[in-house]
Amino acid sequence: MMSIGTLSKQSGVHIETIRYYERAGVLPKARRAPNGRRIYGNEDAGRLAFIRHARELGFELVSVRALLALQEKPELSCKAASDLASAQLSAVESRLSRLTVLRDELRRMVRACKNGRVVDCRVIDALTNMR
Amino acid sequence: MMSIGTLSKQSGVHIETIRYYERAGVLPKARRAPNGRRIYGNEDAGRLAFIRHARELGFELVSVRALLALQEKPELSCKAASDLASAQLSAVESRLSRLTVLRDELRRMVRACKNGRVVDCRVIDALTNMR
DNA sequence: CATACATCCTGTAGAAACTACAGAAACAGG
DNA sequence: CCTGTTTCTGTAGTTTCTACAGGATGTATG
Repeated sequence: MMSIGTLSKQSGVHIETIRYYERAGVLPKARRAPNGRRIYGNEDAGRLAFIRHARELGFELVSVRALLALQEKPELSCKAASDLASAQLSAVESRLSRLTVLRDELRRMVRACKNGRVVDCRVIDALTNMR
Repeated sequence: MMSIGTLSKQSGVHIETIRYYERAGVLPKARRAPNGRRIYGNEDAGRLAFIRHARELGFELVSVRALLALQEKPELSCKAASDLASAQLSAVESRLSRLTVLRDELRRMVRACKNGRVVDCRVIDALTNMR
């Protein structure tokens, strides 16, 4: 059990953002102490961390909601859950392959420089013709 | 040489977004035809595609500018370029490892379902305690 | 226990990155 | 030439935060 300030410090997410996520419906309405202040538990902290990860990985809140639905709807049929997961999976795999290409190009540049060579950057070319 | 409409169709990026990128300084000021309309070449198309990839991979326009600077500043010293690349590289690697974890969890769910088993989703747990 | 300072509340306003539309000018086909 | 499409600039809306403002409540200290 913790205050919004503690959760904010622990997670590195601004207090305002936490309240915004509640308004936006990706965090559940927080329990309130008798004095009206929000109270959070560890599940909330986990959920919040997940939202931040997903956002940093380029998913918008709509997709975050879809991913969270997988977790929170045990009444979903196996097929429905799998369809949802599959859709997110292809988005993830596409990002993975493009990130890998980008990583390789950046690595190549850093390595070449270590060896004292000046090398021109091809990040654009590297990602051309990718989905 | 093509119009903004053609570039938009070819790239799948809205005309308004292309103009916005010019205003924001991630696309250079477009050459103009005598009648005032914008004209684009293939380098512009490549650069635009790169911006879209980077944005979808979770980089903000500030970082996109940093990545593009690598490409477009051959006067940068080897060390400066390598520092820039290194900074972006760690961001990329962090995203890569988290995406991999997320992919594995989604795969696990889809596979379990194929085998007829209902399985609960652990996307949140999977990403807990990751940078 | 009073005063001080931090923390929380709601609500509104601003920033970043788009997206949509309005009104005018230019172009292109029949 | 008339009609419909494209482009122009400019402004306003949307999403996802972020930053106050003004007020209530909590906590620590002399």
